[in-house]
Amino acid sequence: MVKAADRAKNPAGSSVWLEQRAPRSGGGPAGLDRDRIVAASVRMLDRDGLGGFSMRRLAAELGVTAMSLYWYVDTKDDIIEYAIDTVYREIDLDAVDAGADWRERIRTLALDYRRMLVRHPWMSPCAGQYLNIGPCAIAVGSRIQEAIRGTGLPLSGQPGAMSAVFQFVYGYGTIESQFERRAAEAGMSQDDFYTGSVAAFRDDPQFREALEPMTDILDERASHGSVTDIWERDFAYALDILVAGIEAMVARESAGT
Amino acid sequence: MVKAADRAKNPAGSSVWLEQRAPRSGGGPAGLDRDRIVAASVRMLDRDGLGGFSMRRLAAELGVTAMSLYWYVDTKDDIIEYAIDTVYREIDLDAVDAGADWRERIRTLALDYRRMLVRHPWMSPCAGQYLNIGPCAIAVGSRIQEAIRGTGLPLSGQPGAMSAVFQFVYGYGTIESQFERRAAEAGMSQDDFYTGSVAAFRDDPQFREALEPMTDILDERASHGSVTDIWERDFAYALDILVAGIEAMVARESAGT
DNA sequence: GAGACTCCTTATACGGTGTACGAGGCGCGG
DNA sequence: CCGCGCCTCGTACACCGTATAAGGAGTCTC
Repeated sequence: MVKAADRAKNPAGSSVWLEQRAPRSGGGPAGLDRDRIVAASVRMLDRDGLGGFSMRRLAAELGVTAMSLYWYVDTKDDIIEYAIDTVYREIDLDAVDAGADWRERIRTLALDYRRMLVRHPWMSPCAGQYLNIGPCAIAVGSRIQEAIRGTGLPLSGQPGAMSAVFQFVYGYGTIESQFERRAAEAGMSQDDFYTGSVAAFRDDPQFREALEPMTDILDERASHGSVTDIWERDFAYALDILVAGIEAMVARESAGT
Repeated sequence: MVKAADRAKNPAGSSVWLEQRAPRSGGGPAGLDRDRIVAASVRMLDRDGLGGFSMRRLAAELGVTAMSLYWYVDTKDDIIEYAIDTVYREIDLDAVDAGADWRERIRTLALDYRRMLVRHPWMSPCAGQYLNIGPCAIAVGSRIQEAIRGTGLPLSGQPGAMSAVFQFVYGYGTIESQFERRAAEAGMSQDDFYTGSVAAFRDDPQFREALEPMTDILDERASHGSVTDIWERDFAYALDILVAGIEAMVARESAGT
């Protein structure tokens, strides 16, 4: 095993996935196991959030002391990297492959990716800080790249298109999951939380002015059903924009500009 | 002042910007001041990152003990929320207003927003976790909303368009700033760091397979100058896609679909 | 059966964190 | 001079990640 202190010496590629070691099997009395540890971590992260996730608490949940975990894992960050890669597996790549054309494949991927981020609100803050080069993350990345390749955009445009679509999904999933988390922490439904927040803002003189020019948008949204419906609708519309934009760029390129 | 423990009781809107208190002026011997604290925090966050930012270290830099800070501020999170709003001020809204049409205004806003995220790599991880309803953040938000309104999209589509553009910018700025941070931590130029990473991946049998189908893209990128140029180019292309997409949706709506 | 060796778990300890609490010191109005 | 507000500090608590070393259980060897 590698001491955490030594890991920092290789900052360029500090990641579990580089310098990989064979997992240690769970022959011990506690029946521990890297997979069991990671699975418990995901459960705990989902339940308690990133702030409520500590080595001691995780160990307690597994009926063991904190230091036992270090037999299977070098650092807490490694566990998080494993957890990240685990949840990437939730994206159903077979369903993506079944898509008829690049439009459908991109939509399926985007929706699945977004759902994954919302299911695991700790993901987006973490994902930004690690390399995300585990096998599952890479499999998803390859599929994204293939889908973009299918658009017919020139090579020089494909990275930009990939960013436009999937950085958007990342950002959207981040906002949505944080909203859901806040509502849950307040013990409210998303609808109650939303209408409560809007009302609170409207009453606060400090925010009334800023809110006023968007009254029409707020009204339109309020008349359009539940908050979760609105999340779906806005996301779908954004994807429509992106698909239309890619189509327009493809047309522009083939027009010889 | 409000004890940190009590703050948690209002999880719905836990933010400095709700329940606001007048800033305490710096009449004390240390010449302290909320503004001075926040300015020092931004400096420290830029230099040492989020992980290197602690109350004790911040206090030391101000020539004071940690507990002194709590006279001006309730919690560490409050400082971060103030810091976030401070850097939003770097987005030049006057330059946005000078834009000729919505295309230019959106482009200016997006570029400024991205630059701000890259200048302050701690921003993106933080921004996702707070409400960002400080005065400067709200001013930027209003300007974004105005710009989107200028596209001529129907009300129902404007939130989606706003997400498509600015969640993308957020995601892109996140990735870019993390890359820059990693390169800096490794003590390399971005170019050296990039080519080194690609080479390392190509040599590692575990990644060779995943990298192989994107050889053409990597070659195209390698032939296209420095990494920073590529960041610019991809970002610009993605913005082109978004603008083209919005135009297409406007045309589609006015065609009466 | 005794010893050694490997695998796993543990106890203890270090240096850090955010921050609650209470004791001061300093300047000012009475 | 006294008290009172403002501001700073010392101390302490609970918690964190993890380095280090010791301990226990099983198995293999002689």
